[in-house]
This record gives sequence, C-alpha cells and structure tokens, in this order.
Amino acid sequence: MRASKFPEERRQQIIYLLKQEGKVTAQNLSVRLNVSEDTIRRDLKDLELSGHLTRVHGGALPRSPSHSPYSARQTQNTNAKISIAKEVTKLINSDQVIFIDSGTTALEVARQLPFDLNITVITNSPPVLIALSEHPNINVILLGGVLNKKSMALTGNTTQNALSKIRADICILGVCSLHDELGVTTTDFEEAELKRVMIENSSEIIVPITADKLGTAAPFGITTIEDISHIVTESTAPEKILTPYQKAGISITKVKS
Amino acid sequence: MRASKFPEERRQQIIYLLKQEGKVTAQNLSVRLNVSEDTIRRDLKDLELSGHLTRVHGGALPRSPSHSPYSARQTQNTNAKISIAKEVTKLINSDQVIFIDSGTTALEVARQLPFDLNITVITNSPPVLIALSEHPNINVILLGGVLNKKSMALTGNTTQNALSKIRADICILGVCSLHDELGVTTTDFEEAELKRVMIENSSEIIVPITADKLGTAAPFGITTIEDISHIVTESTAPEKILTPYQKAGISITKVKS
DNA sequence: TATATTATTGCATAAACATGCATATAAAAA
DNA sequence: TTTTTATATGCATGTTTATGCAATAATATA
Repeated sequence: MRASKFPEERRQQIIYLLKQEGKVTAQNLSVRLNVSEDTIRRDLKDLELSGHLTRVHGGALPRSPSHSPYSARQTQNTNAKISIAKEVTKLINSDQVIFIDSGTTALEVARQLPFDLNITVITNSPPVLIALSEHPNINVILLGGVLNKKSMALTGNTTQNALSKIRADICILGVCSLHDELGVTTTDFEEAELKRVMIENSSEIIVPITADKLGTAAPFGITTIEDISHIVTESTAPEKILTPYQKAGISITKVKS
Repeated sequence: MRASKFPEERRQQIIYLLKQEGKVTAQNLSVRLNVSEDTIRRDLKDLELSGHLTRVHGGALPRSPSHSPYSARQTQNTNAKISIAKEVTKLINSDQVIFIDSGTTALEVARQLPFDLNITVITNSPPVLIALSEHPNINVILLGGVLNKKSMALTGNTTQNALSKIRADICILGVCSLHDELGVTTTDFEEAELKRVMIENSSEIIVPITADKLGTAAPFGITTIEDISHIVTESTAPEKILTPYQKAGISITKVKS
C-alpha cells in the first residue's frame, strides 16, 4: 500500500478497501496504511459522520442497504404521494410512451395507472416494473444496468446508452429536491446524469413532488426549472414558494392530501 | 461459513438465516457462527429489541409473517425446489460471475445464495433482482428489455444484445423440460434464443430441475444435453431416467426433498 | 410432577475505544 | 523569510465492549 501523504487520501483508501473487501478492521488498516490505530479510528469516526460507512466495534462495515433510504422512504408520506400520483395519471393518455423514473413518488404513479390505459412504460426502476407486471394493458420496457441498492434504480453506462436511443412523450421525474433557482437536484451523481438524458429525450416533463421537498436542494444539479412542464404537489404547499414556477410558465396542480 | 469478526455482521447473518429458514435455534446458530449460545442469546435479545425478530424459547422466529417487500413468496415453492436450490448454491464460489435465468427454480437459487457469498449476478429476471436487492455482498446487473409478463422475464433484441457482450463462469439455467434425446426445451421461442446465448457465454451450465420435468419436452429446443455440466434434482428421480445424462459425463446431484 | 433443556445473571478477561496531552507537520500570516 | 496558527498524529490513561464461564432461574416435555 502506497504511503499516502494526506489524511483525505487515506480516507479515500479506506472507503475503497471497504468497498472491495466488505469490511475493514482498525487493526488491519493500521498496518496497511502505516498509521496508528488511533488515527484509523479517528478516520472511521469522520467517515461515519459523513455517511460513508457504519462503525462497529473493531472496525467498520458498509452502510447497510437494509437501512438504506429506500426502504425507509417507502412508507413516508404515503397518502400525499397517492393523491399526487392519482392526479399525475390524469395527464397521461393512451398510446403514449412514458418514462418513469426511480423514486417512491414515481413508483406510486406507476401503481395508480388506470387499468384501461394503453401505454408503453420505459423505466430504470425494477420496483416500477414489478408494480406494472400485473397491469393488462401496459407494455413495460426495462433499461438494463447495475443495480444501485440504495435507490433501487439501475444505473451506469449501459442504462444511459439504452436510454439515449429512446424518445418518450412524457417523463415522470422522481426528484429529491426542487428549488426555483437551483432547479432539479439529486443526491446521486450517476442518477443525475441519467435523469438529464431522460429529460432531453422527452417532450413533456412532469414532476410529482411532496410539499416538503419544495424549496430544497441536493448536491447534484440535473436541470433548471425551465424544462419542467407540470408540477403536481400538495395543496399545503405555500403559494409563495410556487410563484416562481408559475412565472416560468409551468402548469401547477395542487391536490389535497 | 466465513469467519465474521464483528458482532454486527453476525447479527445481520442471523437475520438473513432467519429469513431463509423461517426459524433459528440458539444451539444451531452457536455452532454455525462459532460463538457460545450466550452470545447468540444476547444477539437475539438485541435483535428483538430492534424489531428484527421475535424471541421464542429455544431460538427466534420472524417478526412479521412475511416481511418481503414484493411478490417474494408469491410462488408457493415446494420444499423440493428449496432443497435443490440450496444444493446448487454449493457449486458457486466467491468472486465468480453468474448468469441466473428466469424461472421459479432459478429464482429460488437466488434466494438461497448464502449471506457471505461475494459474487456478481447477471439476470434478465426482475424477481431475481428483487430477491437479491437486500443481499449485502452480491453485485446485481440486470439485462434490459421488454417484459414478458407470463414468465416475468425480459426478452427481445436488447436483452440478447446486452447478454452477448458478457461472459460468465456459471449459468443457472431455468428449464421447462429436460429430455435425454431432445435436450433442453422450453415453451417460449424468444426465451429459447436467449437461453442459447446464455449457454454459449458460460463456462459451466447448472440445471436445477424437479423430478417431474425430467424426461419431458417442450416445443422450442435450446441445446443438447452435452452442454450441461451439472444437474441437481430430487432423489425421487428414477435412476433409469438419469442414466443417459451420466453417460454423457454430466455430474448429477440428488437431494432428498 | 420430575427431568432436561433453555434463559438469565453476575463475573472475569481481553480487546477495542475515547480522551487528554505532547509533538510534529503543514498552512497562513507577519 | 520568520512567526503564528491550525491540523495531524502517536502515546498513555482510564473506560467501554464483547465474550465465555459458572451458578441459578425459568420453561418445556415426558
């Protein structure tokens, strides 16, 4: 193991090793990185704080996918999400081709699609596929790729490539955050890329979003709000926050939850 | 069973084993995880406190009857399939790349993959992906394509194309029928194509199959039995039916169900 | 009820941990 | 450059954690 001059470099190495080997021990890292166990422990503490791993007595483990945002998010705000999703389905007509993005709100849209709707859905989200697998009139196409267990989305080069060859009428975008100045942002770099391609290849962009995500921002930018066609949100969303979107010519629907 | 140093790791393993086997006993866990029963009991107490299981005298049971997110146990899997699947997993080693085909038996193999196995799984079956989404050590790659709702498999040009670019160590083939003269056959034309490519691109072909499918045939041929490396089936399978395969040099494992 | 199995509790020990402190090093200010 | 400041690191310390063992209590089963 090369001697790393900077602590940051060493921490990166720890993350790398953890990913490679599934677990790390303070003792082992101390030897391999040529620093005392104390330093390693301090590193691990920092890395835990910044969300890169979970500490355990003796070392550290990857952040468990079972405690991942996904399964936790699944049950949050369900009623609001269902109401929003139902409203979104009204914007979809038969014979259209629809992108459905990953994310719990977009998943709910898939679940609420009426039985008599005759459309083709293209998605990178296995949960969306499962939800639609019993729908009699919807043709489902899944983009291939590597599974991101945290978000339950397929990502990577393959996914993006497959996506770039398809054009859709409507894109149901799953977003982490929406901000009038910073636009659409998300927490995962790779997914940001993917969402950008989705947007580029769709005629209409619909953003279903719960009120609590309005006015917030995440690290990775996807696009400005100009690309958005519709926003569907809760009636509890303050008028003031929505004004910039209305001015940008976005059609906004509010549902009571 | 890999030596797992961290208590947290051990507890995750307990959860995993409980999910797989429906129940665990302190005694059994003590042996399998190489710690005293005292430690196991302490683990179980913690896990009960954190809501992962319910304790009973002698061991523990799952908390909610079926805490599987989706259609996990939709197929009533016979004991035979589970036994076969468990046997198949013994043929897989860490760091290998595995194709897992669609079909209920192959799906069961995915479900039975042990906690500590570190492999990459490539599949065209969304149910397999869902089954593996909570597995901490398996990297899952899904082939894209159009969903065939009957078989819950992705098929089509896209799938085949993606598949043709990948080589695997082992292919777990889901088969409808196996006949000593007609070879491997299936009921769906497109899937036959796909399976053929899978076989071509794998070093080893493992066929898990229940006894009732032996000696039967379906419309679309996939390959002759020469390509098969292993067959895992039930001990109830008559010796006579298996003779041709043995003569073809195929290694056969029988499990009691 | 009697007996065997399983649980709990307290205790001992070794490993891992947090903390304060001293020192060394790097970055910033003079 | 020199001085100052902040950061990073290792060591000594007392503390916490993980674990197995033994004694006792609770529970299942004959």
